[in-house]
Amino acid sequence: MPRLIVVVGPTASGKTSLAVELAQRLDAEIVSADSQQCYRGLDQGTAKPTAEEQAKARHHLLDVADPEEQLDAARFVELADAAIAGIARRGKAVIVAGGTGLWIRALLKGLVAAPKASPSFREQFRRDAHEHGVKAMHERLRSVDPRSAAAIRENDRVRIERALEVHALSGKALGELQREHGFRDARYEALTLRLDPPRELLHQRIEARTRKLFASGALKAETEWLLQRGATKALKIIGYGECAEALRTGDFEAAEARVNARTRQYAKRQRTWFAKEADALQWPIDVGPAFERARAFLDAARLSARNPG
RNA sequence: GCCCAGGUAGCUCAGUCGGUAGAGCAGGGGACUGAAAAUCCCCGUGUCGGUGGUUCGAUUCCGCCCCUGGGCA
Repeated sequence: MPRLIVVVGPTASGKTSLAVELAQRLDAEIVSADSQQCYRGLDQGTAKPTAEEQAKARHHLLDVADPEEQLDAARFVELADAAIAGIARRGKAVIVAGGTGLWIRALLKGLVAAPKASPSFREQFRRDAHEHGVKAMHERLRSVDPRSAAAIRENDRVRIERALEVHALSGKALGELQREHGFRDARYEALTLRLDPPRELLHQRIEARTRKLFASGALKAETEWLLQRGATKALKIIGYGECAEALRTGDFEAAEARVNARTRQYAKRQRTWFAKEADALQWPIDVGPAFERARAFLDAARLSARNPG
């Protein structure tokens, strides 16, 4: 079981630069755990590591799907497992870096054994929800999976849909599967390094990044490319939807303000998620101590491998 | 200068037939098991532009003043 160095934190907290720095010092390769950077063509809009950064350290799981495809948590785990195995075979260390909390949790602790998303089920669900209301769907869930119904808010259509989907496809209650699973898999041993810049600073960095996205025209170009391909799913990603709207209305100033706000809100959700995953690294980040901890963690694995029991 | 419409939460506004006010957005906190940059939950005191008057009581009615739009000169 390879040991992983995991770098987490909110967007714009400096995950990429820390990961690249550590990769160079540890002779490591980086596995991206980001639910948007995995798509081709979404580069600057998703703050994907630049060509320069990718030249400094080999990255995996970037550009592995087209924007109109759907890469989900389970598929991510499969791809990440394969990437990690390949890196280990090459005798390199593995750094996982990303901001998608669910994906990282799934990688480290596994997912419930349940069927994958079914487009036809979801289409039917959407019709039913539109006709009867989301609350009626929650009622329906209560009758087949009371445990999930108790855990899921009556307006949370995404989770209601998923729980009903699992029941429809497998006959099993997702709530029971989750209770049995409980994230107890421990698929990898991991040292989690968590970035958490002071809020003011993080907001400044977000603002600067957004400014650059609009000023450089990069966001506009990527958005136009998406619109040409009809990849509408990607328009819900922060930035692209707002830019598409601005292309219509001409109000790029409003779009930029909205993108800033949504990015801050997203960063807050990430902070909440990661806060319980690990203690934060002291800010400002000093790569030295982070490197020492990572080195020690990886060395401990070699020792225990040499002296089993 | 005159006429109209406004000045209420950080922003856009609703409202109080007189008993000191509430939505959306922003902001803050939280949840999260194949959509997760998604989805969802909780949190609303602010000289109701200023100043006089009427009133037991004015953000609400009346007068004057200031400011912002629009119109007429």
